[in-house]
Amino acid sequence: MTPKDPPNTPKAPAQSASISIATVAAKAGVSIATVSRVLNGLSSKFSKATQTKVLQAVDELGYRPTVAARTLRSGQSRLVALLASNMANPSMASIAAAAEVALRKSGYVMVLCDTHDQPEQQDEYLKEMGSHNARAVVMLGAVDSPELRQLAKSPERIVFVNRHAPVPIEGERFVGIDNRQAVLDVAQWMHQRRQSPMALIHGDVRSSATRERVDGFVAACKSLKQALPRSHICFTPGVSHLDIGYLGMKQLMTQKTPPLSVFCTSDLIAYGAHRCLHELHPGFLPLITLVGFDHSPLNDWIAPWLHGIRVPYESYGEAI
Amino acid sequence: MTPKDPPNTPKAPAQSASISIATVAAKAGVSIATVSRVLNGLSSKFSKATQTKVLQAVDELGYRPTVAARTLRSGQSRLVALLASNMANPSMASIAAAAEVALRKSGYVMVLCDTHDQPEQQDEYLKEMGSHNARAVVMLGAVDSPELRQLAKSPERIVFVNRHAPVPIEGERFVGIDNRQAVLDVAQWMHQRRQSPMALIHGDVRSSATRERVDGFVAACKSLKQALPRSHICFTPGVSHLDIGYLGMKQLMTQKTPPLSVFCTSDLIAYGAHRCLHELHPGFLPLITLVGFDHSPLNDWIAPWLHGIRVPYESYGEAI
DNA sequence: AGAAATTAGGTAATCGTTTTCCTACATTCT
DNA sequence: AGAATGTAGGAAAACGATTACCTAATTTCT
Repeated sequence: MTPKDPPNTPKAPAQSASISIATVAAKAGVSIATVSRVLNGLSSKFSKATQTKVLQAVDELGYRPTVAARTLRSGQSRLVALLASNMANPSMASIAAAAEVALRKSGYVMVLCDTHDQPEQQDEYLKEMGSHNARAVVMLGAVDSPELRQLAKSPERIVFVNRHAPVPIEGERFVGIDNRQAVLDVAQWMHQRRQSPMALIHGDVRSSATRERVDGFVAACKSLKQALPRSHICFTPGVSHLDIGYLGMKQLMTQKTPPLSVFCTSDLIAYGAHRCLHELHPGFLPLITLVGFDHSPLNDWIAPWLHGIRVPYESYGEAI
Repeated sequence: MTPKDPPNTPKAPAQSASISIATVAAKAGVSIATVSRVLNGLSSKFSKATQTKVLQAVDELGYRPTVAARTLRSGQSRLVALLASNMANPSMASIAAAAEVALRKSGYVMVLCDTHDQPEQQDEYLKEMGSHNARAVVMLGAVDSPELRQLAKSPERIVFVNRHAPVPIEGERFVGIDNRQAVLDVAQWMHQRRQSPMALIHGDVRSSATRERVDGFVAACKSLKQALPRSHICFTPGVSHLDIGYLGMKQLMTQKTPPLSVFCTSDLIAYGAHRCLHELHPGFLPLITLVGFDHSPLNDWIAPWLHGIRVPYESYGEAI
């Protein structure tokens, strides 16, 4: 028995032994080429009858193609990388979740990487994804880096979300909202409520999204003839958004005319500002209107005090 | 020139043309086997001199091995999948982030998948990861499913985090805290503050973590002779944790003796409970102590009212 | 000094697919 | 009827690494 098993009866289960396309071919009584063609839907290359035979063999054996082999041969994988600048930010998490669902629906597998907004990390990941033959890269908050410039030469494989590419790219794929329009709405809303003086706390302007929001807000105030003195525009470099909010608010409260409404360029900044008031000036809490930007679903639950722009992150997935 | 290029001078950059191990071998003047050995550190198989030559060629060419080929041949990839039950939960996100950093440090690549706590999704991902030859799978909140049982046969490739395996697995790898001890602490702390009556809002007990917390808390109350009537234990099936908290709190407030301290088996539940009080019974807000479980870093910023167990998720990464 | 063991590195098989040829056969056109 | 065109499917060459096997040359042992 052992020395010579007949090639026709495939000994049934075989179970844990690796079942390759050859196993399927043998079982269906066709060549491996045919199996491959059926599986890839190369139509008018096989008859209905063989198709049935093959498919039946496939699911009787529980066969699943080996991704590595496919990738090696075809040079294309179904991996899509999502490089996020900061996963601690719930709104990033919610974009990531939406993207994941959408990509999955299109048959892709998403790999999530946190670059912590650092060029080195970003490069590391970009290289890694290169050697994985990633189909595309979604940059959720890109920073400038050598590899990115390199990759920028094939713009159809990068999508920028929220933040534009840090280097000019022709044919850039971008998904995001119209920041200028949004902040104009914010400014008008705040202006109407007549809660002057107004203030602005913003993040690092190297991010295109932040820059658009800041510039847009300042411009809107000017056109509305709404005062927004330089001393009421805060930014603390080098710390997290939460800290930026906290420190910014703290600084604002030392002004002789503390603001009654504050626009923060992100929700996290608004969280920070809120904590500052909560801890240092609880009396002001009900008086000051905080406006954020992003509006993750969690806000309704934990930050009902926060007003803000709702960014339709859920819809990003599709677009990507 | 074109018809016949001399095999020794490799025409310099070659740039975008795919540089394989053969290119490196040619440039270094050795065989591809040697290159492979140097790259994999198969020591005492090559001399210091060749090593230098090879490494130099490698980084002059900017060569990076093709993952697919390596995986195909060796049957092992550096992919580790993290299947999370709900990425909308900030504490899951923070575990994921920690795991990612730790895995990356060990040279692995983490793929993040959201199962939404559904067996079908989980199976889908498990299969996918199987055909990717994933090195291991980290189950962050596993549910029972056919594929999981299948995979359970090689327990060294699964790690369960927070929630134990839904099926008994011998040699189970588990990372998590001692829920019973933690809830005992909670119960004692609440008991000492004498804020009776106490109440409990919990999630689905099919999760082992929840079950341990509920049972532990009830047992602790009993041993402390602290009243915890059945009517003060709430659970609403089939909705999100946020809703569970909201609805649970709403129900508790209809009791003739509303609770003064409430233990919620997760932070999200506590968020929900808080929103309920905020919207429906703002007067009670300062009177009722809410205790949560998880304590994501964001809590300090947006939910300072919340007491709770801090779970050292940052340290999970290492353990995994 | 000759045998044995170690070191350095080359050759070629292999992993599981996809895909390019190529060969029959069946159909349609002139 | 013979030529042209499809249609169905097989054989075998890639893809880019790893690794078992082998061969010289050197070193060590007796």
